[in-house]
Amino acid sequence: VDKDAAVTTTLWRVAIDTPLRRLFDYLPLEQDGAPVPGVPGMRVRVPFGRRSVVAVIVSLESESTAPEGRLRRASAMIDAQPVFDPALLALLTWAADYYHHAPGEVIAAALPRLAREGAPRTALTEWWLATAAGRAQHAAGEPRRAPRQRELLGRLAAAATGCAATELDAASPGWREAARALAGRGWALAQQQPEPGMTAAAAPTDAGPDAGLAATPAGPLAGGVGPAPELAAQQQSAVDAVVAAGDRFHAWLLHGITGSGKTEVYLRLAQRQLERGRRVLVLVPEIGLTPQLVARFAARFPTVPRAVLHSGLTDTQRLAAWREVIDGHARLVLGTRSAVFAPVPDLGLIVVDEEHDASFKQHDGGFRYSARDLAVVRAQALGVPVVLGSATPSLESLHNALAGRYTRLSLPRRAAHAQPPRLRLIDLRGESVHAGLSSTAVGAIERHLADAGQVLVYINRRGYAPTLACTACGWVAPCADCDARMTVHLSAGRLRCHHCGADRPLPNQCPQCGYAVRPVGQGTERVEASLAETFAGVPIARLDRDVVRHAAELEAVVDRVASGAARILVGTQMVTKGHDFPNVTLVVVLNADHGLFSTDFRAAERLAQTIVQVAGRAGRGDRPGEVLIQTEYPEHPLLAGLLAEGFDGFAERALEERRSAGWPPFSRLAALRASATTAEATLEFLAAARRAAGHVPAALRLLGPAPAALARRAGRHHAQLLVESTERAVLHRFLDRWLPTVEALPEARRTRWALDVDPLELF
DNA sequence: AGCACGCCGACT
DNA sequence: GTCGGCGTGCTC
Repeated sequence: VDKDAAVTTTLWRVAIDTPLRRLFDYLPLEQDGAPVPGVPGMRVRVPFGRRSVVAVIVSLESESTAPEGRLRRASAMIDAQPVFDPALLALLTWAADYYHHAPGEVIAAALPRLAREGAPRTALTEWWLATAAGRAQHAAGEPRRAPRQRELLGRLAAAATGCAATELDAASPGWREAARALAGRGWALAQQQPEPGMTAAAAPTDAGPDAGLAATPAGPLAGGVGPAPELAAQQQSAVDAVVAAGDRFHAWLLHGITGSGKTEVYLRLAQRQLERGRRVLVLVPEIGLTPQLVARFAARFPTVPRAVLHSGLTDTQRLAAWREVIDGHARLVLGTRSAVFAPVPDLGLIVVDEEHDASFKQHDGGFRYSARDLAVVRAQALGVPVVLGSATPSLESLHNALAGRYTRLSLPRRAAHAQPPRLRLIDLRGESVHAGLSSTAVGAIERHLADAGQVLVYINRRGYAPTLACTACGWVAPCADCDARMTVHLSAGRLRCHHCGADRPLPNQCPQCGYAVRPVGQGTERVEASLAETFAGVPIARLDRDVVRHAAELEAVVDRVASGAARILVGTQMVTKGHDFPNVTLVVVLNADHGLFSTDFRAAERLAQTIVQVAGRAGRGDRPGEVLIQTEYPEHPLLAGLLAEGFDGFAERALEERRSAGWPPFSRLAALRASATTAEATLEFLAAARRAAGHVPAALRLLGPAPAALARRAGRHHAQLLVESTERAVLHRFLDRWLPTVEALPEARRTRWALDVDPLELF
């Protein structure tokens, strides 16, 4: 019996999945006239307006701020023990605060949809039982004329506790039909019960979330570990540094060039925690959760139960994976963005791989968070190390390392005898160019093919050509719903908008003047076609979202290249993410210039990261790689710096620029993003929001409102108002005061809007 | 977000 | 005569 928990605390403060930026108080559920002891982190059912909804207890309170007499009573318990431990609950409240988002939606984001709707924390099994009437009928030999029902009823009547559906599946395939008939007669019924094996762990009498399952033995992993390579000196010292710092919070920035063996460092650190009986969480970018990475952990820890969480799971699979995590069965949890909220008990280490990757930032929908940043906050709250790894760290993380908040660990050399690739710029102004390929590039491709190498051609644009233009009047095919041109997809015979998905047939003459139309510019499809012409007989593979829609197709293309069946690979960003092509000796970057003159201050950083990541695909085997970057601005300081001093040199200059311009990480940003069906409505809302700010503190600036670079998308007009401050605290105090007034604006009703704290893309 | 309540147009 | 448009208000 709980001695004093319920004595002074008479109210439950709960989070409800609604956009309202507040929590709600309820009277606790009563059972036999006594209040049920609620624990923060438990899900309960409460009446909310006219509905009944699932809520999560956030805290226990002795008095409410709610108006007198408005309190209602919770209607049911869902959990016998919390689904969030205090540390995870604290992380979620911190996130709601930091991202200025409705706490209910933040907590909802940490639960799989089915758990949000009340699915039990432990899997239930379907059991069939004979009713008393059924037993009597069975004894009387009924049902005489239905042999299948008779047989099933006999089986159910014979089993004192009934039969699991899975048992029946195995015994007699067609049993469900008979079962339905028996249920209709009232002779049998189905029940949902916890799985027998789970009951012990899920029993509400447990002392804590870990009781009954925590006995994961310390010491060498049962069943041993898979084969591990010798560590290079640089890897060993990285591992040693983390180990020496002990099992407390420390943030490490593992800056390892491509091929330097970052994953091996993760594996060693993970092994150490697993051997201590603790669990490990590994976060990877959306597209980076390749079967290869999972396979690598599986090969090293063959007997360690894993859970994998990513966006490709069905709701049922996601719930099952979440259960594996929360009941402590999974000791190694690998997942994408939202896995930062995975309820891993007794967590000993967090790894964020490719920490610079933009997919860690949720940038649409309601709750916009950075999983990488939250991983650091979570590690700090838990007092465990966090390792952020990348070949091209974000300037934010580099800055944190320079400021001493993170400790940088470098892996500057490639493993084994692989040489770093040589980078060279091709000045497009002095070249003859066919279909986007300079003659120098073509010559280099020829040379590498003749030398039995493979070639990777990177172009950040899918489709055949980005524009369809009239040869006579200058008309270009526009998208009806976006401020964008439609992309030519020649083999499909379609024009497609890459922003809204509009799709229509490819016209063969200009709708305006009737003359011939012509694709202008290059995409992967056209480059592939042109290479096929130039290098007749050489097998070519293409890698972009048009060719690869599923993981299996990706594997197929990767296999064709890895096996050498394809000699040239043409692809978009997709080629930069973690695939190993050891025989690629030449990489050609077709259009490096997009990032050089963008209005977005982060464009240069992204370009440098892409170039370095693509370049990293070259020469990973024992042959040196060559990287050619085509540009019209070979003297541009960013490109020149990148070539002369590598990514470190680039980063140093870029940070210096950010400092003098006052951009992040030397200031803090929040973007108020809005969209509506007309440009006026969008801008009016933002203008009203700006007025509502009144006089702003000296350390803070409001910039805008300004239409987005691609203002109209899918028929909606987008714009933003930027809030900038050199002081994080000033920014957040302002947002705390400002947002409620923005919310109350009449214009806010007619506009779709969201606040994006630490935005990555500025349109 | 949902889900009500509340006043003004085209239809079973 | 009603069904229904979305403006406004509220959710402990």
